[in-house]
Amino acid sequence: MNKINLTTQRKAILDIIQQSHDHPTAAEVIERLREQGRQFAYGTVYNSLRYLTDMGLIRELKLGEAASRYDARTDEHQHIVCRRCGRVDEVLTDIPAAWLEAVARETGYAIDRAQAVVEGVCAECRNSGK
Amino acid sequence: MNKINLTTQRKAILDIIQQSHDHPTAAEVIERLREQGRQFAYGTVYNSLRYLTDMGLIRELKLGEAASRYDARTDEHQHIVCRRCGRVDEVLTDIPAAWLEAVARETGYAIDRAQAVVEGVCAECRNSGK
DNA sequence: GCAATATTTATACTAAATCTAAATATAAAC
DNA sequence: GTTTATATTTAGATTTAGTATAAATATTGC
Repeated sequence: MNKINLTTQRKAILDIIQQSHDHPTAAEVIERLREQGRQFAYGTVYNSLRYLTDMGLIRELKLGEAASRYDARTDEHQHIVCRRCGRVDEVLTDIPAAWLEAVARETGYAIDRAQAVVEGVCAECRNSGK
Repeated sequence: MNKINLTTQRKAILDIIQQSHDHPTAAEVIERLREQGRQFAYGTVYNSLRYLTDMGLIRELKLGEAASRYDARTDEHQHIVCRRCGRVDEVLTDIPAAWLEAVARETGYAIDRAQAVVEGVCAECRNSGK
């Protein structure tokens, strides 16, 4: 059951996200589709992004910007955003379990997961702009 | 220099946020002002929230919901959101510095700060709904 | 009090995303 | 292999959160 139904549109959108390494927004997905000569209805892109997210094929990132970004990496990991150029990179070092346990003790919550957005300046920006 | 100019409107909005312990959104601030019999222009509330944030009197929280929330606690701390009822609580246990150092090594970024949103189920929801 | 500056107000506008209903496409039943 | 049922796509309207603009009002410095 729960078979994944990858229509032409959904497959094209999934491909874009899997081939991009900069966590594109919905608007950027539409732009890249157009570069490939494809064009789907606005709503179809949003529907597909939600479908792919629900099916666990991609992840929706809410990093505090106006628009959500999408990531082909679906394993638990965090993100770091450059304050200067806005680029978003993966953070694969896990948040310490001991911290989550301390938070559970402090708050009385049963914790499912933690989403961290680290802010800083990327190596490239530091070298160029000073 | 940089004197803080607290107009009637800004003071009223600051008071609301300082008296609320549930991190209200702009819409909720407007609602609570109306309950007090006050009503400011829509844009004034947004301008004031930005002014108060810029002045460091409140903090803007972007927790992945559509709307920003505002917090009278301006010291560095994190937040935890209940998946069931949506309440937002403070997390005062600091993110381990060692993790941030590991992230800096991994990514090559100079890190300014980290914002974490922990998700779980609050004690109240666990006891009631099961 | 009067000019200069800052703030508020009402309104228009923008961006991101969702909703709706009709049109298509796909799958299931016979 | 049509017919029926279900799922998906489409175009366009709608919603939500927030910003921009320009006139009106308030505040400050002389």
